[in-house]
Amino acid sequence: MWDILYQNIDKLGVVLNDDEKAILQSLFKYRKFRKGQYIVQQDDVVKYESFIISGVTRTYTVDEKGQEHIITFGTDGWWTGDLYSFFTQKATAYNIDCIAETEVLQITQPALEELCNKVPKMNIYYRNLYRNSIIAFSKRMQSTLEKSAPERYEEFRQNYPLIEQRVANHQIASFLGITAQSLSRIRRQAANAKI
Amino acid sequence: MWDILYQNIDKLGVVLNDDEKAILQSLFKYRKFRKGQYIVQQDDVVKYESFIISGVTRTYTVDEKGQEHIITFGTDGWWTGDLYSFFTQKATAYNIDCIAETEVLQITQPALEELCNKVPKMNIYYRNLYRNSIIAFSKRMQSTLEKSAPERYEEFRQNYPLIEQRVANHQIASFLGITAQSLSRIRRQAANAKI
DNA sequence: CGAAAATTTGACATGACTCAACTGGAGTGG
DNA sequence: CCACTCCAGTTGAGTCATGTCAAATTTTCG
Repeated sequence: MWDILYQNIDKLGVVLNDDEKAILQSLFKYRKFRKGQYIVQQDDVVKYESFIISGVTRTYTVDEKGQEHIITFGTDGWWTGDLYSFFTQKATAYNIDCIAETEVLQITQPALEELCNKVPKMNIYYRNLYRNSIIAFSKRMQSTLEKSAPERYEEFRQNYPLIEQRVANHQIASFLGITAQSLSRIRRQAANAKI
Repeated sequence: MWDILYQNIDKLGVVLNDDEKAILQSLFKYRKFRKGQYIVQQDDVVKYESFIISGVTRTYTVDEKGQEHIITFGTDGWWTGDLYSFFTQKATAYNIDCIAETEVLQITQPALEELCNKVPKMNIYYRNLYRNSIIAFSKRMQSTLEKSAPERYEEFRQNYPLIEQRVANHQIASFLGITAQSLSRIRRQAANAKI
């Protein structure tokens, strides 16, 4: 259970000894969600950041017309939550729910601060983690600005094959910022082009 | 010259004493760019992250058709650069140039690591800085997904009045992901609506 | 002043949306 | 086991927002 988190920390250049691992483990809480359950609901104050051990999540907003817009997915080895609400303790605009059964390790804001105080190199982990997230957002912004919907769909399939397999097409459409109907037509085009 | 950087560090919850300030100042390099000069050019390896003391920058890509797409602007008290290229030492896909005369404080990757080693609380500064950047990208992603072009334009004006005043309309259009012609029509509509 | 760039405008094309209907599969209860 | 419902996915027709191309106008700046 903890291995996947340690691997993630390790991959970002931070190595923990046993004492440090013990501190870390005392500050996270394991939780399992069934398919459809919410990790975060709109208008709540977000209490935890969640490291996903296994499963699939979606982070989305609901606009005035009731349309859902998926800001990001999450899966094994990723973090999910809302940093804004988590750090400011203000209400969140996001919903996060589970597309499949999902196991997470959760940490509260005070626990995170305690962790970073007691194990200062965790600051480096978070610095690197956030840096990678910025890089990913920046690339995504670039492709929304310069690519057509069919290109963005193809790119999504390349970049997130695991997620593509596990979520419904209308959710992919929502992530790409198009309607389910449009995605269906794009898929037909792509299929025809290959024959 | 250093005050604006210290204010920024302070605002993110990190207070430096004089010794620490001395270390920091020894690791940054001041540089001034004239309007039109490049801070970063496509295909280079990015050597510095730049803290903007004053001025305006744009970070953009150029697609196969020669169209420019502005990923982000920068101005007084913001950072600019490309974290991907800076940390991986691979070629960047971005161009960053100056829309007005711009003064920056630059730091190399080794200097940044040295700074974080010698002044560990700078890790907290960067963690918080990056966190805020993620929050901003996330909000921007949300509005590209759920808002119309006129709404996004209005939001841009609300959120970045200083930038709106200092950059050309076709650059704002590029940032919003629409053409200069479309923005012109949107502005006319908005002006008519107010009369 | 004069050239270059930015902005605006018009006419037309097109990609994506909306609304509505239909298909097909998964799950449910009689 | 079948009929039924529910939901995702697909398809069609019409509409709308935005893009494209081209030209006119205004602004900027050497």
